Amino acid sequence: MASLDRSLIAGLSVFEGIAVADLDRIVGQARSIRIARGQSVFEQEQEARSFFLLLDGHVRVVKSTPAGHEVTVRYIGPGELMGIAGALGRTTYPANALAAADCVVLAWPSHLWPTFATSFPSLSANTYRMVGSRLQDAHTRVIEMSTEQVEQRVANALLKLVKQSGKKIEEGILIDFPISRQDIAEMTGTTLHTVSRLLSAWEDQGLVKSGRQRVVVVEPHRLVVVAEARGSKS
Amino acid sequence: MASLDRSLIAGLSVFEGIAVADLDRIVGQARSIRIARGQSVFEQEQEARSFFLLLDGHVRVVKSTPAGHEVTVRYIGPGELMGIAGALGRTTYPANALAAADCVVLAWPSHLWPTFATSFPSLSANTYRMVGSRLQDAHTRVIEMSTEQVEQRVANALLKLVKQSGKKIEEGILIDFPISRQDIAEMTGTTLHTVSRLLSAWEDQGLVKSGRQRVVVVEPHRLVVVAEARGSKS
DNA sequence: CGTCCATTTGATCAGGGTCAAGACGAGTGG
DNA sequence: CCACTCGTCTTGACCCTGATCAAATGGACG
Repeated sequence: MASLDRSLIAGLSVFEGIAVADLDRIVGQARSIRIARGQSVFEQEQEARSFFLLLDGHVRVVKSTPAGHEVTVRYIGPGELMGIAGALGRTTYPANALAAADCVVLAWPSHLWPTFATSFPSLSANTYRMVGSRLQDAHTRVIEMSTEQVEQRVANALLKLVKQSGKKIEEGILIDFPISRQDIAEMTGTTLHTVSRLLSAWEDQGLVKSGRQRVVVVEPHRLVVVAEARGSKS
Repeated sequence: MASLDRSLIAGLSVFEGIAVADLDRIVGQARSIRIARGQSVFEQEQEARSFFLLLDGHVRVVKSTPAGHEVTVRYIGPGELMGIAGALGRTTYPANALAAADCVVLAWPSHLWPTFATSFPSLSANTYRMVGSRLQDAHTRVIEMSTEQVEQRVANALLKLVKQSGKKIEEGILIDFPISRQDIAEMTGTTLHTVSRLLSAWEDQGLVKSGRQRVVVVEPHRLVVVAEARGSKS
């Protein structure tokens, strides 16, 4: 099993610049876990015992508000780290992580992070680069929410998902895990009703094809146009 | 001057756990800069030559969209780091930083960061803790934008500013730097008109007192109530 | 004193949330 | 194999929040 894992892992951007021997030492301390669709990887407010690397599947990171709303913070794809609360000086996880599809993850005890960070500077640098890009993403989200209409936000969300997890099929590009109207609504700060209406309209125009927990983008090009419209105001 | 700086700096949370001798070595490599109100500290897309510590004043961090909108990402107060693109693997600044009031900052060349990070692990840990809390803030912003009404968002924004930069005066708590309706609108994703109406309404109710680029929160307690209203939905 | 900018306030209107009802599809148990 | 049930999705009708348009007022500063 370890050998199989190692071959999968060697190419990941998190481990760029790390010597093979070191990689073995790192991976050797992880345990590999299978998580079924719908199960949680970790939960908000829970003590952050471990951090994770997603090897296969997709994870939805959700924050719940006291008022009972749920907001999807991001989707994690294969090769990404998650639950790295420890690296950011937190002792608890900031959100829930739900398996959107069956997943395989590697888990390390959180207390290993400080050692890893000092022993493997590249790992540390790669990780913080990833944190930086997540901070960027979050700010981009804020900007979108502040300046764009719902239609643009939903279009952008689909394009982001396509970029991150798109899989070419004959009809177009499939978002490669089950995703409902409700899920998309939680990513874009709207309601499932509005998402449904938009997808229906786009389907009529031939931009997308969608069904139960399934979205295929047929014409990404034209969807980009939709995503960029309206925002003019100069 | 160095001695003056050092006494100011010793207590800052960024430097917690750092030996005095080390502190000298760190601060010794910075140059101190004065920046007048309205001037920029660094600019979006610019090459990140330096990172900064704000000693005095307030800095508004703004992102501009291609469409010409401006969104205020955050306000930086005394004691906070900014422009730490390098620590996050970026080579350019992600936003504009404008002095909201006259400022004094320390600036280090970006290339010093890697050395600092390895030589002073506490500095690194403190910095990434701060990055973590900014990531949190950004996610909180997204959640607020997704689930709250404008009124709650503006109330929350004021409370945040009060917490961060509030100064007690006889009438209540003053937000201790010039801030316009437009600025508040850019923080909350609304228009200056709506902010003006809200402040007027709150002034009638005795919650706040405000004037030209000046806001005093008279009854924080009741403002908290406003901030938490509406969001019910079980 | 005049000009510029921040602010106020009114009137209008539409984007999209809410309420309501049904249709469709998938899995389950008989 | 079929009926049933539950969850997802669709679609219509209505209405409210807050953006937009428009204009006036009031300080601050040269």
